[in-house]
Amino acid sequence: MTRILSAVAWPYANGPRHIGHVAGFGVPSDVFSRYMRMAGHDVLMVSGTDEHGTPILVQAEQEGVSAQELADRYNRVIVEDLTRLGLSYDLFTRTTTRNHYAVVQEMFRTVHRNGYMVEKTTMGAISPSTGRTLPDRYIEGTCPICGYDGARGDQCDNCGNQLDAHELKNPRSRINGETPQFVSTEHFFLDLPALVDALEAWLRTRTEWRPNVLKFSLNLLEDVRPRAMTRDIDWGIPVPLPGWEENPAKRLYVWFDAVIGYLSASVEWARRTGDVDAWRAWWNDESARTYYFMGKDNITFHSQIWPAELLGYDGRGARGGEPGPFGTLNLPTEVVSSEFLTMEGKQFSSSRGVVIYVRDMLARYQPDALRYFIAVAGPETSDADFTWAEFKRRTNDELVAGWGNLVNRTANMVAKSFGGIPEAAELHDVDRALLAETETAFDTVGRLVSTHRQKAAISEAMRVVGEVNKYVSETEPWKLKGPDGSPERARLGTVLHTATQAVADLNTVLSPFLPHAAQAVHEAIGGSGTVAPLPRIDEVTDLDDPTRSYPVITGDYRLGATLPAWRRTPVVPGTPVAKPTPVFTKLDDGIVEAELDRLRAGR
RNA sequence: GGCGGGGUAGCUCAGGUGGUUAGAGCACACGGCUCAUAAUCGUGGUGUCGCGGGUUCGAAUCCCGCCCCCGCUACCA
Repeated sequence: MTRILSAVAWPYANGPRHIGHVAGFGVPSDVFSRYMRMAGHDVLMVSGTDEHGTPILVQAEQEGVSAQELADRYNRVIVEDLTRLGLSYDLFTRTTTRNHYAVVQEMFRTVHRNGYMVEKTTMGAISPSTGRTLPDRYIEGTCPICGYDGARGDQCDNCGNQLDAHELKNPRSRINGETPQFVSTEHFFLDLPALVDALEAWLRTRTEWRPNVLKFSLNLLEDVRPRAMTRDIDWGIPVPLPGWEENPAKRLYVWFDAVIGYLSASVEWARRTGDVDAWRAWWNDESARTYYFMGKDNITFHSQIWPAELLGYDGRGARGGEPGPFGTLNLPTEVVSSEFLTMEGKQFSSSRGVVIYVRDMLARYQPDALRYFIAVAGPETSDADFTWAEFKRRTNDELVAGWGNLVNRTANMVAKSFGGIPEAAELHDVDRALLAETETAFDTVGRLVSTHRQKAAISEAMRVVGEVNKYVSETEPWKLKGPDGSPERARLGTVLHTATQAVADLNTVLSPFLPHAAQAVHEAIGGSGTVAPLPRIDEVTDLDDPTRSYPVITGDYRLGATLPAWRRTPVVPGTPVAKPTPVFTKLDDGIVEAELDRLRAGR
């Protein structure tokens, strides 16, 4: 038994999330966590909504609501969507809790005390009307090199040169068109150069990462500079230092606090269980393993910024230092990054209407159909394309005709011939070979999931589904029509018993991928109890502010209680089996055109 | 420009550390079966493995150069 922290990227609460987001962090982390629990490990899976930063503030202003109101709205939308997808978080919280504020401020204080947070004065753009930092990306103007008028503050898209925002001619804000003001401003910078040796030493030990992630991360070390961890903004966590804390215009940078969410959510989880130090088993004990799941756009924050914050907190950089009250914190065991999902060949873009939101997808299709597509054809190690034609084909040919139909034909014959699971008489070679194959699937699929090769894992499971279909065709149970006591009748019982056991095995193997279907399949072959627990939404009160409440995702995923072990569970002869109803819904030919029309109409 | 990923059968893609006739699914054709959501099973592929060199007994797999596609390029998240 190993303690496993599944640290799942925090979705940004400025709108509903689309299927590309959940393909990157959602399904992979859930499959991994579900498998690890079944394999007997002690999993803590945490995440939440990321609610600070400029985009939320800007959007809130445009909508005429407060930043907190906007965040409240999308926090709830995201919580509902992720729950309906079946993502089995132990705690999915948010970054605007008092608990998170306290943990973030403690991290800052100790990193600062250890000398890794240095104060510097820089020139920055601010919006004259609001006094807020105007990030480079929000500034556009005329390129001083090529004269292109649509150049952004950090780079000209026309000539490709990198720019400084104050070099632009006729600079203007993309938010409201006003001319930005360039002023000197003081900020705290995370002293990455003082941590780079420790970062590199750590990264050099991370040999099991996906090669592209590791290479990218090592590459980042070649040009490290101090990075500002504060902003001129009034939406965010106050800087916990005298002279700063009271200043409403200075806040911690959203990414400084967002990654700390993994720790603060673990602490919140522990506090809610009643054992306030329970989180330490995953964070202070070096034998624990910590896995971070995200899309590739987040790699830099998880393989550099977050480890640097941890090293600074632990006092393990060039300036030394001592850990604070949280103790010495574990660095990531592995940063598991997905690539990007595209939509009909194009990058997802809410503003251009190239998008399908999780919410809309789940309104029309089964959650496991989406989970299946993401698992089998998602952006695991290279970009992958979602097309409606392929979604329909995968669903109909593989889920419905392959797995669903195997379950259905098996349960049907069992129900019709015996009304329940029959005893097996003497096994033939074909029977033994099949049972050996489905039992082996636990090892092969489990090994692939634990090494983050989920596409290969589910493909292998589906290959074995094909083997079972082949077995049923070859043994032709529908032709075995002898009366009770006859050899044919005994053989029929053996074949159907074997097929049912194979279905039960595969259902267990597939359950991390298809938790909703797993429960239905389990019941179709007469099972009772829970085999694939689903998350629930609890309305909770903020632990440190009784006036405030919010929804969290949590659940009961205890091995042996709601979850079967990752191995064969023998089917029990005599268990009643009724005529089944299909588990998966076959998709109509028309859905492809209908969805493409919706896409063209900008939904 | 820099960095990263990719270019393999009509389509979508597998092919850790080089090695028997380069694979899977889909589509297509023919045949079998009829328990099953017209589901399933079997049979059928002479592919310049982007292009040109090189290393090697041997390369889709390693090295060099080139072409094309995509993403990232950090004080946006």
